[in-house]
Amino acid sequence: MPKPFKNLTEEKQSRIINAALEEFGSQGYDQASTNAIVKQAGIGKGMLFYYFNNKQELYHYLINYSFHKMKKQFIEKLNMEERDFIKRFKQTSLLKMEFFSNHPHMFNFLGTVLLVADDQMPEDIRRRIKEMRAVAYESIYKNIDFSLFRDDVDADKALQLIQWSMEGYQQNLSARLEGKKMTEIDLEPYLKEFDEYLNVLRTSFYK
Amino acid sequence: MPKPFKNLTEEKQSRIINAALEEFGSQGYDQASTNAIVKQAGIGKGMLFYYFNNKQELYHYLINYSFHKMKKQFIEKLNMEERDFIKRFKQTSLLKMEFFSNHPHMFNFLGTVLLVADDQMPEDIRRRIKEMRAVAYESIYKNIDFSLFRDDVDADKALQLIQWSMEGYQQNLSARLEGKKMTEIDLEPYLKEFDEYLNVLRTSFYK
DNA sequence: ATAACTTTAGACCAGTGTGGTCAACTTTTA
DNA sequence: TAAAAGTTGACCACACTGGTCTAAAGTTAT
Repeated sequence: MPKPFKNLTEEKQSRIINAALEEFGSQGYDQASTNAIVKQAGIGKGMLFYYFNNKQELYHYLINYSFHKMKKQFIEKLNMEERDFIKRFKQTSLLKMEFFSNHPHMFNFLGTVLLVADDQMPEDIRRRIKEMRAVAYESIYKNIDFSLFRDDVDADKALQLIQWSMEGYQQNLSARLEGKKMTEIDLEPYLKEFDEYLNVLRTSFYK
Repeated sequence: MPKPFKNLTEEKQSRIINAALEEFGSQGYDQASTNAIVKQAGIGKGMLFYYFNNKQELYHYLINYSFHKMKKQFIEKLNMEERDFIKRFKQTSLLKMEFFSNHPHMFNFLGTVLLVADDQMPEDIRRRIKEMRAVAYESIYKNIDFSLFRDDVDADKALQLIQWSMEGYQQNLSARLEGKKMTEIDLEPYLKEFDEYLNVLRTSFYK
């Protein structure tokens, strides 16, 4: 919709988008301050409402923009042929990490958007959110080979436990890495650690 | 500190305390509104600042009060003799559930307080928070019998995975029960489900 | 050179909500 | 009955909100 915005240099667009993603992501829609956004983006107050008519329009633009990026740089790269749940999970995790590394603010923003279900949103946005949730769900559960799990436990429960435990690990890792810049981290030891945990899970839950 | 407050009927004290716990717990210190608290508590604005001189004093009172309750109704009931990690975890979970059932707002409030580390707080409060964290840590890890774990996986990792997965389960359960009143829930099927998950973990991670 | 147009900044607006105060009133105590 | 304690909510100065608008600067076309 915003015509003048598209004519900006990429650098300026991205400054504004990133400032807005960060503010909405950390404060939520209501608490997010347009003043904070323009300050962070280094533009005058008037410009934001020149490019986007109001706060809500900016928010919806960010959702559509982020979904577009997520589709192209995350979802389309998923290989749903992998039927081993743990391998699939690892693959998804690495893609998520890559995405976070490239777009940390967007990653966080997307997390908050997919979490809340806001009845105030226009129908098309709500539909896209639901669609994204469905894709995320399928990326985890669809086409999994349950015969890999050991026979003396319920495979559905085992799968859930694996998922929960690795989400816990990822939260734990995020906390440990908090504040550090993604670019100046040597990922290798963390990837090794991640694999070790996955191997424990494989040893324990698989045949 | 607040002399007049202690002379109130228990019912009125608890109305105020619960209103404040709920507001601080859901909004955080800064966003919490004293107007919302007095409205929810059904008292005049003046009274809150008569009992407690300011917002911060009220907040600190709530921390001390909640820690006291937590110590008496949770920590002192822990049986640290149980050396089986899964049994110990189950015991802790049931105590937590009981505590939540009796003081839902306080439970939530305590969660937020123990999570954030605020440098603004006075030394004595900071010390008590650290102390609480240490106790919580020990209640999970101290005196655990690692020989119960299977030999072909790293016991520390297995323990972490169990903890993370069960935290995930508890979050999942919370989400499923959200909105429902604790009193009108038949807990029995959930306890059964909880046990089933614990048994899967036992089968998978123990010898 | 100039007129027409687009882009920019930020002072400004009305509105909302904040933590906290205080004079007036009621209730309890002595 | 008088002093003391308890209680209320209108009120205060302040901070900040999303959004507007004027006036200036930059760009383009003639």
